[in-house]
Amino acid sequence: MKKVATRFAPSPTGPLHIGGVRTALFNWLYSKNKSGTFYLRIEDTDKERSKDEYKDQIINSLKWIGVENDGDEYIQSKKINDHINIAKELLKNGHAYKCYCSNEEIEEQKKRAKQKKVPYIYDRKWRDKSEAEAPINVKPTIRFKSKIDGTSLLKDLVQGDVEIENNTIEDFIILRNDGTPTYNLSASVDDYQMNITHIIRGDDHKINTFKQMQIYLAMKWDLPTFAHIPLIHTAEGKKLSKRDKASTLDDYSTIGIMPEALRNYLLRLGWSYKDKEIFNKEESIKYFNLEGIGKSPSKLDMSRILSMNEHYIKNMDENDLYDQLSAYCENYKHKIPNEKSEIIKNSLRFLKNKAKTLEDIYNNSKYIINDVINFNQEDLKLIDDNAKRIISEFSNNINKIDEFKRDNLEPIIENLIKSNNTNFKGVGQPLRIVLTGSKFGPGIYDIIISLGKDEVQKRLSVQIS
RNA sequence: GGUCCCUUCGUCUAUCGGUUAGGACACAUGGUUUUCAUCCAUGAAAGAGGGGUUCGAUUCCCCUAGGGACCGCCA
Repeated sequence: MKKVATRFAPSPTGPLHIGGVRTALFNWLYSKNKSGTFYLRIEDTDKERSKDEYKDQIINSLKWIGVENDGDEYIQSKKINDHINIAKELLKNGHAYKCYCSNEEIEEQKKRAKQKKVPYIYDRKWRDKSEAEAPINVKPTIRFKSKIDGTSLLKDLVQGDVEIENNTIEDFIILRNDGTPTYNLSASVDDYQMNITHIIRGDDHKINTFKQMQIYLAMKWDLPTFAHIPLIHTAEGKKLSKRDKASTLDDYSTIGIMPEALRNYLLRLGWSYKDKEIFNKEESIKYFNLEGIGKSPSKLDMSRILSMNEHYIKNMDENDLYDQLSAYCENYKHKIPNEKSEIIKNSLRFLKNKAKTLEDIYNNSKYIINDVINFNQEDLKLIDDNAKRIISEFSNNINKIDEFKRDNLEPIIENLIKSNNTNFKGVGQPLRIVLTGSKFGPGIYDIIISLGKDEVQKRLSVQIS
């Protein structure tokens, strides 16, 4: 058995979206499950549209979610000469031919096909024509001599056996008239030279696979194994595109989705292992297989992404959570001041209870981070004279205690409730508002203890008008 | 239009001929609670339709309907 090698081969012509990330994840998991190799190949042969910024975005996205390629990135444009050589070889051994059709001629054919509502397929005009008839003013393209008779069978690890009539595959161009190779040629040659054993990709590539298989056959190369996975659809049921909002990883990290959570979500989107929902990195490698991939496309569901993220927030180690929060705040909000980091770390215990995202935790911890409180005007109305009296009584009472802990604070609150003939809300709500600026938030004891005596007194003394 | 693929609760899915069709998210209700949450319990919710094959079909086959992908000198 050859050592398993997979690859993810995006073109840097746009930002990588979440569907591509899932394809990369599946390739990576499959290779790691088989103790194999996973390559990243940047297909940058479209010089017009390829951009370094997209290449960087792709590499960073994969890094962020924890999909790591073995070895350096493979840059396809550096291998163009190899591709051209194979084209020449195919030409020499009769599997390809020069096509002297002009651009206009082809366009005309397409237009006519459209009018007649028949599918356009190149008419193979130059397949058997002698080069002696070639026009002198046209630079030829090189076309692959595709099979005309019979059928081809793709034994797909996800889709099963797929059989098509060979005559539906046209004589596709492998070398443009400027001498550069096209996708199907380059991809085949690279996959062969990189010893790729399993090609896992979106099922939008299925037709390409039949073309690429013919190149393999013509070159007498051993075929790799193919697995075409269903695409991810938007909530509307269409193929995910770069134009859709919430399609790149940055869209998710911006709102405080963590890489582990998104990785877990993506893994379970279109793949399952019994009833198991939560997979850490090791488990996902251990259990991943191609059999678990479903055949139907699946829709993106934000509420599930959120709940997965919530699960990871609640269950991960608090030191790790703090590290993620801290990095998140620095990247997307404001850096957590050094003097506040300990308090926040210690408060994660309760801050995380009401958070689905890192952004939620950040919002919940604003009362700690910000020294000056922005009061909500509606909430402020709840601070009437009675409330002000309670606040001031509370302030006097806590002056008498040294250590802020629940055992010390509880009697004070209880007494205030009794002496003012009110309930917990009557005391807790004014305190919460004056200490945090909001009616909602952590438990009142958590707030008081996290802020500490000095800060609490400072905030209680602020004049509410 | 041609080729290919798909079809189980709203969503992601389990089932590999015999189940009260299971789980998770979301939703609803109730309970706990110190606001908001968390947490716990309960509930509602599905085999696209029609034919076969079979003692028995969600499961196998065919047809119909619906959805999707591809149809570039892009990748």
